[in-house]
Amino acid sequence: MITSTFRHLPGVGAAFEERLWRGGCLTWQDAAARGDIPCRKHEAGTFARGITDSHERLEAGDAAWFGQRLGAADQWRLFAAFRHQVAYVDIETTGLGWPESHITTIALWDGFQLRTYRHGDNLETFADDIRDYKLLVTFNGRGFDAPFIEQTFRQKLDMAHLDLRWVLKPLGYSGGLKRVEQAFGLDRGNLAGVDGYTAVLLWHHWRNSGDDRALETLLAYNAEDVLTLEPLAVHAYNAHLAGLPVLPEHPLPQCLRAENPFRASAEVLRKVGVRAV
DNA sequence: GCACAGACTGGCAAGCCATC
DNA sequence: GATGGCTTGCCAGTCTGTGC
Repeated sequence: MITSTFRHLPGVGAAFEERLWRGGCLTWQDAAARGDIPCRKHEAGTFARGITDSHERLEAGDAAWFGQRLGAADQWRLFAAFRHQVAYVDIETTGLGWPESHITTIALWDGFQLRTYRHGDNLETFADDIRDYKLLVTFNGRGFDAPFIEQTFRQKLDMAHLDLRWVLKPLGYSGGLKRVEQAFGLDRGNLAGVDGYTAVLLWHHWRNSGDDRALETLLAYNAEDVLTLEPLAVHAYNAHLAGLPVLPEHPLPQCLRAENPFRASAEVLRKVGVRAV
């Protein structure tokens, strides 16, 4: 899809891009081969340079370059091209505000390996690990997770960022992550009814009681969030693709949520006030 | 419960293009 | 050449709704 995208070029909006596609100009290669791109004269040079730059940046694996030039709702276009270098990330914290709150746990899923990070243990290693990825996938991460991470580690997350909240919204999926999951029929098992505030309670319960089941339940919740992001991203990609006036490439195969290696304790959840659903 | 990032909206300017 | 319609980009103000 990325080589059929023109929206990241200066002077190209939705209407112009659609005109290009309908005119048979489906890829950068088509655009480079044709001399009759119907763009404004003063932008013809810019457009041609943009096509050349796009080829070079894609070859260099520079997802950030495309990410900076695409709007939040169009970041899905990067997904297939950079799927092998995706980090699905979610954080839990002790509250909403900075700096009175801090990160308690982070979960990172890359499609193969699930890693978790804990305050007071290995949290700092996240800052190094995340550098290995070119595309960050979150839910509402543009407004919450990314700024929190950047402030905590004093490190800019300069990779492309696919925030599923804004990518799913135009498809009719609004609301929080849990509501979106329900719309997709994804079942959370005994983690249903657990929300971010429960994660705060689980952290404090573990710190105060030393009950390791509380920590594992928190990690189970944190892991569940990131494992869900992958099938949601695949669905969002395919749905956006299907909504295009032309279909420049095949949809991605369906993706199932990977198995969560952590187990939530029903007893601990009862103790922190979560009622079984 | 609330902060805040990002979306949304409307208005405006500028350029292109077809028509007269 | 003048005009009007269309498109894009930019800006500012407002609104939305999610995170924990």
